[in-house]
Amino acid sequence: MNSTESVSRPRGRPRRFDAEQGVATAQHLFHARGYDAVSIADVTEALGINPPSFYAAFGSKAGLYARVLDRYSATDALPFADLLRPDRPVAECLAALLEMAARQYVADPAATGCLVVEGTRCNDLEAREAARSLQAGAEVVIRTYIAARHPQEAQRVADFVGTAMAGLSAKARNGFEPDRLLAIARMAGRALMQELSGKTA
Amino acid sequence: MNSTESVSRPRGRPRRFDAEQGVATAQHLFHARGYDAVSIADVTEALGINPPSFYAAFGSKAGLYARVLDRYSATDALPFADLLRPDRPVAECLAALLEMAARQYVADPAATGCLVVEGTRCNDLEAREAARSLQAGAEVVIRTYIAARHPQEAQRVADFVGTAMAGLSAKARNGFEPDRLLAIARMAGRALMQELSGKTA
DNA sequence: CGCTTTCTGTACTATTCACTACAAAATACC
DNA sequence: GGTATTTTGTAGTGAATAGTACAGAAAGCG
Repeated sequence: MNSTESVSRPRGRPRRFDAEQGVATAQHLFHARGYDAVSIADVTEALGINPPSFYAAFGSKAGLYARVLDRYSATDALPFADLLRPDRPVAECLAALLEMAARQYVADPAATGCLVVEGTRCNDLEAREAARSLQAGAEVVIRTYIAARHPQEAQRVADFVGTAMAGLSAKARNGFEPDRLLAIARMAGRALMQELSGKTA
Repeated sequence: MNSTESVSRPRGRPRRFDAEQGVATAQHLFHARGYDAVSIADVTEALGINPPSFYAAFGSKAGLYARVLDRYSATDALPFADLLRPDRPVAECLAALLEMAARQYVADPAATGCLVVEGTRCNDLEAREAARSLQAGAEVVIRTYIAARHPQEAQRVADFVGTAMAGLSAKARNGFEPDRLLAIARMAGRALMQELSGKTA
């Protein structure tokens, strides 16, 4: 693939800023303050552009948020595929997922919690639905992974994992320290071990 | 006590509405939509009054919210004192607390989740601090209750309970059905039993 | 060069936000 | 009745919101 080289520039006046970098900057803003608390003026100021340039590039606030969510799932989301391994006990992998979530949710003190989980609770319908759709996809992945070896418990255990992640994200945003959050995640992990013990290795 | 009879009416023009009932109506609004999504105009319209009457009675939006939180803890909050019994196993009582939380968080489909937990994440500093203060008080009650018989595990287990409640509130607001939420709470309750087993009855 | 296309900056729109100035109304006290 | 006191309705305040109209600038294409 061509990494930075564009084959043929478009016709008109060139854009003064890089849209991808704008999405990255916006991601930090949304993650730090939440969707509702970020205004278009905040974004245009951070990008050093004016409103018309913003709307030409992203269409709307929700449109920008959709691109932010895409970027988040591509670069910052939890690596489900790596964590949920078929060659390891299900509970062990889910526990590792929760631990990694706890670590990631406080990795950047200026942008705590999960961008997607927090996005599902914003006050804008379009942005909320976009975040919920992404969250629903992740929960399907988790439930399907569990169901392969624990079909009976899949729904309940997947719900527990999703609720634990939501709770960890909330507590991360409430200012919990990394150690404290990790201890909670480990306790939830032990609950998973107990719940799925003795059925399949 | 005098229930509805006031001994001596104040001097000036009588108020056209009942402030206590206004707080109750506002509580429903805040619980249903969240603090940020409720405007003064929403409240004045719901109470059938005009802005000056509102500000004369409640001072500000955050002032009204403080009174709503007071009313919530007095009438709708979980009955910690009844649930956390000294004559029953700690884990059993905490599990009952989580089950009751799950039930209450979806009891009214138009006002899901916990008013306090959700309030800790709003975008207004004053309202957020008020909700956090109330939440902190509840978590002290829980930790103190655990510490009486399980001092070593008190902090970690209390954090787990608080995180579970935050997660349950989040999932309630995400539209989970009562049965599903209850199953999650029961699983968290089993985790508590496991964590506190064998130390004290 | 001249034309088309795209973006940019200036300056706006209309709406909503929390909150208030002010004078009239409605009561208690004398 | 007269006066003091408090609440009321009308009609605003200034600030912030998301989003735009428009004309000019900057590029590619012929």
